[in-house]
Amino acid sequence: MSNEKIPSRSENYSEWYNQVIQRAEMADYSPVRGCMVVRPYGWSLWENIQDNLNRKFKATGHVNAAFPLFIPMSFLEKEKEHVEGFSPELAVVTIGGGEKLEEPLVVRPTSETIIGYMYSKWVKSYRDLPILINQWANVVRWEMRTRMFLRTLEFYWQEGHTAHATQAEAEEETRRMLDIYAQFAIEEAAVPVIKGRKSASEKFAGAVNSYSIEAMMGDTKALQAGTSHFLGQNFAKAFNIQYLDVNNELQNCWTTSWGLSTRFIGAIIMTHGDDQGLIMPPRLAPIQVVIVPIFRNDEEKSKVMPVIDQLKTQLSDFRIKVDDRTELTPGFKYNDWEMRGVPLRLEVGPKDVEKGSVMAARRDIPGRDGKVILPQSEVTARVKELLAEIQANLLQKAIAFRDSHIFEPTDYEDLKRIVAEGWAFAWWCGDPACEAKVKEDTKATTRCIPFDQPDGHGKCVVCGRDATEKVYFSKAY
RNA sequence: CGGGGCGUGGCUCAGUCCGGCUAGAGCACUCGGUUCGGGACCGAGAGGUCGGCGGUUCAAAUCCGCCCGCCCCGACCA
Repeated sequence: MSNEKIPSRSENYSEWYNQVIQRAEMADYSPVRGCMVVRPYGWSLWENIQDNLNRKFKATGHVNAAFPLFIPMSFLEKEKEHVEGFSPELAVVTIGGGEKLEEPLVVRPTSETIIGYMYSKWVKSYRDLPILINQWANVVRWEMRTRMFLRTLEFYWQEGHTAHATQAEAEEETRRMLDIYAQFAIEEAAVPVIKGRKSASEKFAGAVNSYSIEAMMGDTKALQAGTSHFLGQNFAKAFNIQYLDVNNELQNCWTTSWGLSTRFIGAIIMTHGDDQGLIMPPRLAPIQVVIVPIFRNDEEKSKVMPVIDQLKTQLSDFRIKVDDRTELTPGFKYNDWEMRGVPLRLEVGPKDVEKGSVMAARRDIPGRDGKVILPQSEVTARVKELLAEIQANLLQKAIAFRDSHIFEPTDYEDLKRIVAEGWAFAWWCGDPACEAKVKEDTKATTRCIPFDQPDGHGKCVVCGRDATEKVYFSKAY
């Protein structure tokens, strides 16, 4: 806790981000460079994300399991693109129990290889397919530059790994999971996202095709909020994931993988946060309603607290917190909970006791404009409505912000200007050289080739050749 | 790994150039009192081997050497 102001987003966006996380007690720096400690408030948000996704995964036939943290180095080497993509960022264990290991063990950067190995043991017949497993795990990628939640050496995520008999079925699965991510982002987190395909240079190491949901942060940079990969038969061939089909012929499986990480917490912070701090989307908020009692002496306290207790009972369906800290003034508490992003605050003081009212303050509308007086008798229904309104409003605001920062460049010079302050939606011929030139000139990369495409065709914004697809160019996290 | 910056109570920093007296401030923390509807105030208190090791000196946070760590900027990335 601190009573000092944080830097505004316009002054210094990354400093705003760092301080909000610390002040809201989402996470703290660890003694190990590049790692983070997720504090209870941050973890609670993650648990809500987990619960939500787990429900969606299970509803589509997936089951959870757990695979080992350590992977034999030789496994990584079995898929050429995969090892090339990941080897620069591997953490490798070479000593165990004081003895040098015969074969180094990689701390998993992702689990396609070890899961592929297991699938090859488990899959014999087409009757064993599909196999639809998810795991919640921590993974390690040795990054050069780290940011809380966005890029740390160790992070938490879920990784789904599926194996199918046919290409069509695997491709369908890849798209189904991307849809689930998009639905989750939009409906639960109020984070608007664009679904699309990754360019060859941006796709997962070892995938045939990668798909992502892309979100725009408050500084207009893009953030890949979730990915789903169609792996073709690449891993099936590398790990002999084979089955006998109805004709008793040996076939390679088709596999997919898909993941969403604690990075998504960064997306929530940077999509909704304002200069007062975090704003949690009600459906995922660790605390949906905070109740601040107001009294000056024991007499007032004895009148106020029974009302608070009654509210607690009325609101038991919501995630609520009564801030009964005695050493702090109400004003301090308001600011404190605003920093933490609690969507709705209820204030109950002597005047409310008299009038049978409760003061409600919406986090998404700052100051007096966001305050409404509720009759105590209607609190349950009104809180429900207000939370729904806040959820909807956050999404609308985020969509409006994003759409007002997407531009269609008329030419290459225009594109250069645009990516300094937003996303450029432009025709692209598909040549990696054009993509590389944009990156070289502007640091912006292709984010995704959206599924939603305009009709017709145009000229590549870089080279002027014919182009049949439009792509988003943007700076990214 | 290249360029730049920084290491002093929990946090932000002053002091370092030009060595010297008891190592300071603000915030946070503890206790007491007054406060409490938008970041309260007064008083008392606790808390530091000045990143580490070595050197120079009567004397080192301050000068010298080596090492360690962190942050920012570049080459890689969910």
